[in-house]
Amino acid sequence: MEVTYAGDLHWTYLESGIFFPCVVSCPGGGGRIVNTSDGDLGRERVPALLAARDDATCRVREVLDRVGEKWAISVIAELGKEPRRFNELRRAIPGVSQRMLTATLRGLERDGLVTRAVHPVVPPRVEYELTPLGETLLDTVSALLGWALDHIDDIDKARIEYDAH
Amino acid sequence: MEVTYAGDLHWTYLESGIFFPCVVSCPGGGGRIVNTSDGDLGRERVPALLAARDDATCRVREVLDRVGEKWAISVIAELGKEPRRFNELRRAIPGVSQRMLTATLRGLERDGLVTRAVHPVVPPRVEYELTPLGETLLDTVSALLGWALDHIDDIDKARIEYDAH
DNA sequence: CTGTATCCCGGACGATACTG
DNA sequence: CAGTATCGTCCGGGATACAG
Repeated sequence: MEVTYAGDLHWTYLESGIFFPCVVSCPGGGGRIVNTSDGDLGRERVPALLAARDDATCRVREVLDRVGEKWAISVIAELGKEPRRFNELRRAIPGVSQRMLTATLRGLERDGLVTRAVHPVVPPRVEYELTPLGETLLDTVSALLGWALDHIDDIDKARIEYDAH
Repeated sequence: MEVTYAGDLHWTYLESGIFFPCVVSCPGGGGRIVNTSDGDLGRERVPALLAARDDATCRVREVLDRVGEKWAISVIAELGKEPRRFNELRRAIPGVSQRMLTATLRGLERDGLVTRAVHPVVPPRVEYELTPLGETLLDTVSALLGWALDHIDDIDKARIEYDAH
C-alpha cells in the first residue's frame, strides 16, 4: 500500500524508528490516500466573515468578547425589560458583584449600548437604559439564547455520551 | 425639598457628615424623588430567559461560554465551509496554537457540534466536520456576526465619543 | 445609594518540548 | 501528521475596604 500526500509536508524522524511519511501495514485495512487538494468549493455558509482575516474580522471579536463577558448579557436582558437603577440591577442579577456590575455597565455605555443618567439629588439616583443600538443587540442575542434553550438537551446528551467514552 | 425612597434602604453615616437619606440643596434644582416601586410592567423582550434564573438559564451560560471561547467561532466557521483536517484548520486560523486548537475541537466534539473521524493510516489522518447540530449553531452565530459587522462603525463612533469625555 | 481602590486567586492561554 | 505534557504568564473577576 502506498501513501501519497498533498500540501506542505514536513518529514520527521521519530525515536520509535518511524519515518514519516512511510508505508506501514494498516490495521483498519484502510485504503489509499490520494491527493486531497481541497479546491475552494466550500459551502459558503459564513459570508467571508472569518474566512478573510481582515480588519473587520478582528473587530468582530470585540463584539463576541463583549457578549462573552460574564454579566453583559444578563444586564442587557434586564435593561431590555425596563430601565433600571444600579442597585435594582444588582438585586435583579444574583451573583454579580458591585465591581463587575460597574465595569460591565461602563463597557456597555462606552460601546453605545446603554445610557447612564445621573440625577443630581441626594442620595444619588442613576438610571441605566438600553439605547436603540442596544435593543437591536438584545434582539440578536435573544436569538442565540433561544438556540441555546432549544438545544441544551441535545448538548447534554452529547456530553453524557462523550464522557462515557 | 423632601426625598422619599422605595425599596430596602440601608442607612449610612458618612465621615463627611452626610447622613443618607437626607435633605440637601440640589445643584441641578432636581425635583422630588417619589416611590419608584417598579411594578412588573416590563417590555417582555426577553422571553423569560434571564428573567427567571432557573436551571435552564444557568445552562444557557455554558453555550455563551462556548461561543465566547477565543477560537470556537473561527473553528466552526472554517468547518462550516467544508470538513477539514487538523493542520488544515491550524493553517486556516492564524494565531491559534496547537494546544488551543486541540482543546477547542475536543470541547466542540464533546458538545456534539463537531465529529472527529480518525482514519487508521500512516501518517494519521483526522478529519473534523460539523454535525447537523453544529450547523444550526453556525447559522445562529452568523446572525450575531452579521449584527457585529453592521454595527461596528456605530460602536467605534460611540467609543471615540466616550473616550473623548 | 453609587460608586472607587486594592489585593489576590484560579483559570485561560501561549510557548516549548516531546511522542506514536 | 496529530497530538500530549509541562510550565509560565496574564487577566477576569471575587472579596473587602473606603468615599462622596
